[in-house]
Amino acid sequence: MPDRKKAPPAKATRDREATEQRFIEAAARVIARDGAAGLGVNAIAAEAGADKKLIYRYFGGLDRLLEAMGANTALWLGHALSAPQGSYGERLTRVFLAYADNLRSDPVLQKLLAWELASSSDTLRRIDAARSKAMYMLMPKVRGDEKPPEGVDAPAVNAILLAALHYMTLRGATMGGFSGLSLKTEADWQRAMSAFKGLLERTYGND
Amino acid sequence: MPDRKKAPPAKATRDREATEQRFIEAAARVIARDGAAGLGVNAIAAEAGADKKLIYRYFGGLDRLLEAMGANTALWLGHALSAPQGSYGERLTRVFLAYADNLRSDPVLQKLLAWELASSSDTLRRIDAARSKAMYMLMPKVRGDEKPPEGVDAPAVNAILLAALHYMTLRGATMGGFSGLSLKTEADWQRAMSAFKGLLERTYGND
DNA sequence: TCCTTCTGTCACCGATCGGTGACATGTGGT
DNA sequence: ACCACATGTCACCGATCGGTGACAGAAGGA
Repeated sequence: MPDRKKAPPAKATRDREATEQRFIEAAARVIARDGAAGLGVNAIAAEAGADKKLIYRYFGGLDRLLEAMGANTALWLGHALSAPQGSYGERLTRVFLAYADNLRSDPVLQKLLAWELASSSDTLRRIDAARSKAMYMLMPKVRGDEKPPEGVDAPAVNAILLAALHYMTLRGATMGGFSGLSLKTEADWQRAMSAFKGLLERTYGND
Repeated sequence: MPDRKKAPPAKATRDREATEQRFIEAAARVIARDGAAGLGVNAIAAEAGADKKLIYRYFGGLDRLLEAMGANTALWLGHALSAPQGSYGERLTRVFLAYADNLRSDPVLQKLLAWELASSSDTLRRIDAARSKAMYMLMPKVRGDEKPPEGVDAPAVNAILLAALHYMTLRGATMGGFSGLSLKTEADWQRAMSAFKGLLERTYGND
């Protein structure tokens, strides 16, 4: 909100790479603030303090700009598994909780997830594919050489818990709760996380 | 060219109640088709085949129209518990699966849920409050006189599973899957539902 | 120096948005 | 008959949308 003046007609950085980066960061800020609604070349250009024409000239359109933005956001975690010790259930619980914290403090990712549930453009598909791939690369590390208990469809169960985490995070951010469960304070989230841990323990062993 | 047109402007039902109902049904159709995006007085009026002016005159605006529409959609299930027999886990599993089927075949409700995750208007809050209330009224019936196992935060666990169901339903409708789990065919959903059942059984007893 | 290319700026277009005033027409009361 | 009112129709407004053409200035090679 502070910066960007332009009284004289000629007075810009004249640096394409820097300008492109400004657009990318501006797009992320707009999404974080307003979500998918109200997302357009006019808003992004105003946020970047540059002219929308450059979006078309440099990126070829809004979609390609968003793709470039999504590519930058392709390394969410990676930290969560710094010490991959403990049993399968312990490792998975740890990475799950770390991911939950990360997601809850990342409004851009939240808006992106919400957008994926409302629309289905090719751009969104590509962004989601990149994220899924990163997730897939992570799984062997958490799995290690251990096998999940028999009779348990681990991919399905993990998808369920991840889906619940996504949904509750988004509901907490917008409605402040879900299904009678409040999701505002830190205590609320600790209660929810405790329930998640219980489900994980009951599924993968209570170690 | 003085004076032109104004010949036959007369041909309507001239029935306020019927027209209001046309608007409500048109709003539901627009939401089912296009979701929250592109939802406006122009689209609804065109879908209803009536003039948008009447939306303001009869409802007082778009928000009130959507509220009226949401009020009509306040009786999702109720059938699911026709035979409330079996243990707590069995009853809950039954109503859960019935709700899943219902949700998966109701595009309006899906778009409404997705909308709630992206925005947070007062109108959405009211609609959600009505739905939550209906859910609350249902719980005593499924709970009966039985108590959930100790050490289990039943409201939290149920919220988690419901959240997962919502999220996976929406992802199945838009992206066709989530977290590597395909959610397109009936077999895909049976696999997911089997995992849900497993979680319910491990939580509430495998009866 | 001149000329070309790239970066940035601005004005403008057509389409569409939400919202409203003016008006024609049907209906019912007296 | 007349009149008051409710219903429906249409044209129009200002704002905003995505998108583009025309132009000014800076950089760099010859």
